[in-house]
Amino acid sequence: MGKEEKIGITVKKDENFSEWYSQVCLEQGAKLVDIRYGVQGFVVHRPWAFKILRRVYDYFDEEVEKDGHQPFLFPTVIPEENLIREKEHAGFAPDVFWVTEAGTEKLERRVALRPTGETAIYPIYALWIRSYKDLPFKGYQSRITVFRNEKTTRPFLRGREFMFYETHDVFATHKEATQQITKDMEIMEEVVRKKLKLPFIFFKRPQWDKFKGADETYASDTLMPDGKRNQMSSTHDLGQKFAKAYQIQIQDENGKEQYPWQTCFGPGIYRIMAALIGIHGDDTGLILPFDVAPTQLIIVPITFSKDQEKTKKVIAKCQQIKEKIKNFGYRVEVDLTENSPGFKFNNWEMLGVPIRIEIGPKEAEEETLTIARRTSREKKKIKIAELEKEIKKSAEILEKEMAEKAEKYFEGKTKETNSKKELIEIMRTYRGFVKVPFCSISSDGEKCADILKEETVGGCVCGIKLENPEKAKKTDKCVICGKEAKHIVYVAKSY
RNA sequence: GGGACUGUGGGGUAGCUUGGCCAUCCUUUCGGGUUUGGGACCCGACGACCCCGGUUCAAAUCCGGGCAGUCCCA
Repeated sequence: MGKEEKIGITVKKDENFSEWYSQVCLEQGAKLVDIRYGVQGFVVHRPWAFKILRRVYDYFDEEVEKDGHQPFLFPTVIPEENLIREKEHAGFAPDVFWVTEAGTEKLERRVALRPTGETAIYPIYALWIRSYKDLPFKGYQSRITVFRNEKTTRPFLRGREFMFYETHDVFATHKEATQQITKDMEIMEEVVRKKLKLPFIFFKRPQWDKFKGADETYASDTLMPDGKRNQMSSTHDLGQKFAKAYQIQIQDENGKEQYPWQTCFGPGIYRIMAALIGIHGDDTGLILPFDVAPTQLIIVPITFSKDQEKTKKVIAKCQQIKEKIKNFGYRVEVDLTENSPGFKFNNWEMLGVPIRIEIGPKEAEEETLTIARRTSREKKKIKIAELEKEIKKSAEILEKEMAEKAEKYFEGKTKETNSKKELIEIMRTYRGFVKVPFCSISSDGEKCADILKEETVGGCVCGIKLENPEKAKKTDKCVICGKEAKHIVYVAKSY
């Protein structure tokens, strides 16, 4: 029995989330990444993780294209003069990786490995977009981005190279740009909440926490089990700032030169992956939504070497059922390795495969199967005749269970108060959202945010909800300065 | 950005304080036997002291630097 404790994940998710997260990602867990590559902040994405990531990409491609975006691919490198043409990008140039040599020779012009797309894309937009007839213009790309940010790294949460997804839209009016922000939120709802079963709140960020090159930033935040906020996407209302910096101009109906309005939307594929692991997983490992799982159903044969006849029968049956399920259109595998069934059960549970089917001598005789969901692990005997129906049902129940559990978890992580003392007290022991009345999310509120951060040891004002924001009552006073509260804001510690 | 810590076969570790003997144990992998309804067992084999330098008769162990990783706090 003592040995069992050493295999797989050795800590409970609720007791030590950091350690649990590491173990799930690494060798002793689901083998999602390999951190032994040897360059700081750069990790290897292993097949199981990469298959999941690709599926998330596919979902976004589908939704984003449905919304009229065209795919393109801009280069990995950016000329220095383009990068620094916009003030804020010039500001983070120190964190950019530069290519300065080729072979033994110095380059005449150093180029940056792209941190984000704006400075690569917008100079070309200036060439492509000339007339009001070219608008709206909606493009997107997915790319790897490198950036020397944090000194510590954490798979899917912090790193120097990450998978990036960005839309870059240009409109004739600010109103259309605003509508796009709502559209981006809907894309997040469709992909992240509906397909991945991950809860989040879409916020309007305070002025001091926006992307500095933007007029406004909107972001979707979820909470990790340690209570820290995880920003899963952002949409920037760029106003006309970049159009002016990169000379994107159009002629309107009257032949007059105008600056168009821009937005960009970036779902953080990495951050979403982190949420998928952290929020759905349990002490045994990952739990994947049915649609996302690289393998949706795993068939585990249970054989007995004493009886070769029966073994043959069981294996044949497994193959036959696999073909059947494949024809239903699902991704299914049979585990024919030499391991014991118990080992296989644990292994596939670690990987988060949603549905397991067990076939042993009993099933081989009876035209039945044993089926179990990853969520409840309850075993149920079903008739083969009803297999398709049962799979569909199990998948639906599983996804419903996952969604309900995640939403309930998320709701349980929001408290509210209108006193500073209580806020400090709550933040000391608890991590999650705390709703408080707050003076202002315009720049005049920044001082209060700084004080709040200091006194709560790291609490951030995440912003106000974009949809149905809670309205501050006339009598509500800012928790920090005591002046009239214009908003109810959400406060949380952050990754 | 600040602080603490760690680096020993593929993974997880013991040994390091107080330098010295064949570097411990579990697991993985490979070969063989046996077993299989919730991480089976037996026999055998492969496999490691992060890198560079220093101290010393002698370094996994002490010192310096580098590289990499973890945790806590901004």
